[in-house]
This record gives sequence, structure tokens and C-alpha cells, in this order.
Amino acid sequence: MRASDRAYQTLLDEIQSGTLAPGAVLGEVEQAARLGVSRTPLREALGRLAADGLVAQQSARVTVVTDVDVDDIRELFELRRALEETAARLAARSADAPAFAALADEFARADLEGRPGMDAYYALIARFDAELDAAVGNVYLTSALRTVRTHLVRVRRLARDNPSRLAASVAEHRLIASAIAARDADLAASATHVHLHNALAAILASVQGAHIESHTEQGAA
Amino acid sequence: MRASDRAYQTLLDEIQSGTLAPGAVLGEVEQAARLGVSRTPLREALGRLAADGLVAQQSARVTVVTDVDVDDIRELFELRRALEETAARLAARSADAPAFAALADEFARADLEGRPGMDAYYALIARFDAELDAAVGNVYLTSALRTVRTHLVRVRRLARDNPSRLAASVAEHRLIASAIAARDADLAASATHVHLHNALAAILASVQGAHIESHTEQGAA
DNA sequence: TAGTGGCTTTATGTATACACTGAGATGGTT
DNA sequence: AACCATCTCAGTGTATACATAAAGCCACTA
Repeated sequence: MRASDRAYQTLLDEIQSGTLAPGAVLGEVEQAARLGVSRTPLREALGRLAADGLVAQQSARVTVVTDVDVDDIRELFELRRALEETAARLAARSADAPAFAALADEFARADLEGRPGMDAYYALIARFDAELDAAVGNVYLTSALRTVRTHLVRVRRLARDNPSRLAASVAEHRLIASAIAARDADLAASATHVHLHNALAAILASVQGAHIESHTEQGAA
Repeated sequence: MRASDRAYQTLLDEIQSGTLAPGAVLGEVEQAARLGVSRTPLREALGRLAADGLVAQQSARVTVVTDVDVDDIRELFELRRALEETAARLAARSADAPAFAALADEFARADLEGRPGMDAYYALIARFDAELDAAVGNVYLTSALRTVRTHLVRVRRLARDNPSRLAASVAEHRLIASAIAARDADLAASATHVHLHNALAAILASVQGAHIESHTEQGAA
């Protein structure tokens, strides 16, 4: 594996996991030393992260991890809705029906108990996304979706998972998969719309709650 | 201006104009020498072009200008429809109405005579796009649209402009601008849908025509 | 004559040295 | 004491030297 790939992957993981918080300054010499690569591959990694929108040049001399506020989440979901509704429609047109029927079945039987259940669920969603990309068969759309998903990892981290919301999310995914398997483009698009509406509402509620909590904590401290 | 920016801009122009044709091999040393920069900034430029999707690593040792075939054009327009319909809806929600009314008026009075008329028309479309981006106020959506527009430059070049199609295109843009100015999101989205449908049909017809012609030329040669 | 093995060559990937710019500090002046 | 100019320095931008690996070619063998 190339040094620039390792640097990119490491920084990506750290930004997505929050280890590198928004606003963190990424000096080239500092990060290169920390990751054990020279400045050349590190600069390439920073360039890719900048293209992803995860870092930005604040001034001419300092690049920082980009911030994610509530407005960003709303904007991200506007784009996500445009892309995923289109993807659902296109997938319904030409999808491998048995594959999506099988995914729908897996969503129907998904077990969300404990951390292993959650991990299995996220893995299932990843497989669903991959199958969706394959069914859509559009590199431009898939590429745009990849960027959205990259940002979504950070957004999900901001919002804490709520058990009842997760159960609803499973049911929503099951409907989307069923609709695609049944070649019902309108239903697939509407179900996606509904899912994203609910997902956004849950995230915003969670973020607002955390926001109020953190204010309370500040007051108590 | 940085050397890497100049290299990127030059290569971008050459790829978009067709000077660097699809399939052209871009060796680092060769291009660096040609553009008068060292390999370091040239590699950065190639990285940005790769992120744009204009070049790709064919094998481990050779980067080439990506190809654009008819299927690519269809796929690009699927994404474009998703993004621009959404953009039109969002712009209708919060646009600077007088600005779009003024744009609609300019489209109504557009003169397409000769090359200066065409250049003025393309400049007007660029202003329309900029005003649309401002009205949408969504960096994620705007960024995705930027990528689409980057590819569209090459697609437009493949298709030769047809005078009657251009006149229709002006009328379609006028309607979109009017709908946004009137805050009619449904009409703006539908007008955008119609416009993109017609634009794609014209491009495909032109490309097919050119394809047949080039076959004929081959047969004659 | 065809195929294989190794060598050579050439390109990329990486490290490092140099250049230059912009920000901050320090000292002088008003 | 406050403000401005200059100097220093840190950090980025660029060039180049070195490491490495893949592709082509030639020779040798079956």
C-alpha cells in the first residue's frame, strides 16, 4: 500500500471518528512526522481530503478539519435526497430483483440487540448501498453518493443512535428494498423520501438535545 | 498563482477543449517538462483532475484522459437531472426574485446571431448558473453541480450546436428563470426536466449523426 | 521456432533540500 | 506610551535526487 493511501486512510478514519475534531489544525510537517511519512504523500492525502470536503484551507498557511453544524446537516440531506431518490428510481428500473428481495428479507429479520446487533445492521446497510450502486450502474451518481456517505459518517457520530429510531429505520429500508425488488420506482422513491425525512428529523432532534445538554453541562460546571 | 494551479488549469482547458483527446497518455515527466513545472505540482494537478474524473489511472504506470461515450452522456444527465431539478426547487424557495426576473428578461431578448451572440449566450448561462448556486445556498449541492458542469463542457464539444436547438434552449431557460422568480418550485422543476430532456435528445442526435458521418468518411477513405 | 528467464530501462512513489511568502515579534521613533 | 517599520522565523510551495517496481527486450533453451 502506498504511503499516501495510508496517510489518507488514517486521517479519514480520525476525522470520521472525531479523533481529529472540527477546527483541528493539520500542519504538514507535524502530521507527516506523526504518521511516519514524508510531506509529499501527506500533501497528496490532504488534497484528497480537501476534495472530499473534510478539510479546508482556512488561510493560506493553515488547513483545518471542516466543521459540521446543523445547517450543514440540512444541506447534506438536501443533496442526499436528490441522489438517493434518483438512485432508488434507477435501481427499480434494472435491479437484480432476487438480490433486493433477499436484502428485504434480511432487514425483516434484523436483530438490533446490543453492539454486535448494531454492527451487523450497519454492515447490512453497507451491503444494501453496494447493491444499490451496482443496480444503478451510474459512475457519476455513485461517485456523488460516495462523497455524501463520507460526510454522513461524521453526522451519524454527532447524533446518538436511538433504539426506537433504529427499529423504524430497519422497517424503512425493508420497504425500499422490497419496492426495488418489485420494480416499483415510485414507491422506491417515496419510501426513500420518507426514510430520509425521518432520519433527518431524528438526527436534528438528537443534535438539538445534545446541544441543550452541553449547555446545561456548561451551566453546571 | 501557484505552479500546481497553472498546471491544473492548463490541463483542464486542454482536456475540455479536446486538445488532449480521450485516451491520451499523461506521463508525469513529459507533462511537467511541457508545462514548465516540476513533477510535484504536476502530480497535484493530476490528482485534482482524477478527482474530477477527467483522467484515470489505466494501469499502475499510465494515466490517461478518460473517454466519454454515449452511455457516459446518459449517465451524466441522470445525475444532472437529479441535481438541477433539486436546485431549481430550492432556488424557487428562496431566490432573489428580481434577479431571476432580470435573467428571464435577458433570455427573452437574447440574440444568438454569429459567434459573438453565442459567446454572449454562454456567458449569460454562466451567470444564470452562478445566480442559481447563490439562491440554492447549499455547498454540497453546488459542489456536485460543479463536477457535472466540468464534464458537460466536454459533452457540449462532442455535440455540435444546432441553431434551432439553441433558440429552444433559450426559451427553456427563460421559463426556468421566470418560474424561480415567481417562486413556483413545481414549475421550475418541471421546466428543468423538460430542458434537460430536450438538451440530452439534441446531444444524442448530434453525436449519433457525427458517428454515422465519421463511419461514412471512413468508408470513403 | 516458440517460450521463458533475467536484465535493462523507464516510469512512478517517496524523501529531502531549497525558495519564498506571510505572520509575529522586536526595536526604534514620534 | 503607542504605532510603525524591519527583521526573523516558521511553514508552505517547488525542485530534485533517490528508491522501487513494472514492462519490454534480448538471449538462451527446449
